[in-house]
Amino acid sequence: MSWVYIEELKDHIGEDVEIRGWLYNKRSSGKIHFLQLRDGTGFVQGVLEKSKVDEKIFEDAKRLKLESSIIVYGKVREDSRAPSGVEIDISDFKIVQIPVDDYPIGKKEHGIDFLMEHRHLWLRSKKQFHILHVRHEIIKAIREFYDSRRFVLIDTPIFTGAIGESAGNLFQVDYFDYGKAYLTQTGQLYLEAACMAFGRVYNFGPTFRAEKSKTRRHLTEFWMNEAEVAYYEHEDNMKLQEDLVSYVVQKTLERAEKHLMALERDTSKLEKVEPPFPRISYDEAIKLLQKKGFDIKWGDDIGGDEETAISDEFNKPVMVYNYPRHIKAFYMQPDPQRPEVVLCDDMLAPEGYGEIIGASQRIHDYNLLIERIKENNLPLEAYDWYLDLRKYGSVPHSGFGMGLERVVAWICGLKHIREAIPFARTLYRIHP
RNA sequence: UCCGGCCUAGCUCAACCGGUAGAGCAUCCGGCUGUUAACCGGAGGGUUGGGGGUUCGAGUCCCUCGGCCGGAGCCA
Repeated sequence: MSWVYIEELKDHIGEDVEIRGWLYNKRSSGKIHFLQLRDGTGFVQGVLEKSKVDEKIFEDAKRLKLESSIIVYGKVREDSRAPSGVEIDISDFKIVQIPVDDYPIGKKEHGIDFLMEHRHLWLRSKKQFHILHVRHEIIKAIREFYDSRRFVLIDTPIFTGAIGESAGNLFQVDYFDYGKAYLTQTGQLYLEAACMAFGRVYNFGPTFRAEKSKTRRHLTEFWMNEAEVAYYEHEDNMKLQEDLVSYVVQKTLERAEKHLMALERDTSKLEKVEPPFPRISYDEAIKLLQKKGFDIKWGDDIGGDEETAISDEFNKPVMVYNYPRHIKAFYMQPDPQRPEVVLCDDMLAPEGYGEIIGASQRIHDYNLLIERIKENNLPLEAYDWYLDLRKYGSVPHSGFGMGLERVVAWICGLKHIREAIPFARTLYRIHP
């Protein structure tokens, strides 16, 4: 008898197989047990009939508790009554372990605090199984997209000196004799260095923000994909973003359809995500918001509710571009026609999922960059190597950062970002 | 940091104006040959988050501490 994974059972109909997994639910009557099995690749029901097996086997099944680890032997049978299309007629099974306590996660609903406290076990539940499979496909698609366009992966450091956009939300750690180091909040500056060496580059890794943000869209540790391309200007950059997001959504729809169905995601909304995406300027966005009754004027930043109001106007991600200079980061390139705005864009996901990408063309002029660093009261010394990039063969270049968990939450249709990552780190939770 | 809210059985929740703390699930025992969060009968299970106060009497009102949830600002 050969060991087979549940996802492969359809190719083994009529065969005797072995399944190594766990009991995630059990129903029984006096003469029949229904054992719900999972093995990490899927879920399947095993049927154990009293009349067809030894009395001892049938009696042993009564001892099984939820999340017992068991190896099951039986014949695969096609069954229209089963959601997966197949069932196993169990002939025998071997208990690997009976849980020493009752499994804490029950069949009825639980509160979020309880579930987050049991995240290490909650991962076994069906919804989490589907979400994290979708996440896996999304990550794969992101990497494929860059590979197909011959981008070079440049892993940027996680420990950094005091360099980044703003110092207020950095996590500090002790770093030997050097004193303080910080956990990265963006790899952008390093990617800017790399794009001058490799042309087209991207990174993908964890990012840390010590923001005291307590909302459904924030984590203190999240995964970000950033890209940076030499000789790319604003328009090239926006095109790249919509190509990336479309590719990721379409590939995920193709490969994770059953998971999205299981999550009851309305996939018709995702099917529409293809280039070109609607674009509106910051000026137009302000006018739109004023028309909708928001108390907002030119120069104000656009908050969460306002983002939702804008994205509600469209059935695809929308790119809001060219924000006022004073509400954006120091390194963004001013619009040559209108120096009060910068060449940047935020991509807002539909259905109120908020900002998934922040992007800009970067300043490539040495003197202008120095001016901006001073204007923002940032220490020039900290940017010595970054300024070097403008001294030696500087060219226009552009890039962006995409928040993975927000993309996962959007594609899966989750209410909260904390289920989009295996072990969420939030303001008040670092356990388990 | 600021503004709201919640904390009652292992879990999810109920308990009117302050008057003997209750249900479903889970657990244990029994029943059931096709169950899909299976169902049916029975049983056990509580210092109502900690501390203090008001009251004849507090799950309920007040103070305080703690934990958590939602949101704002900021961001991906």
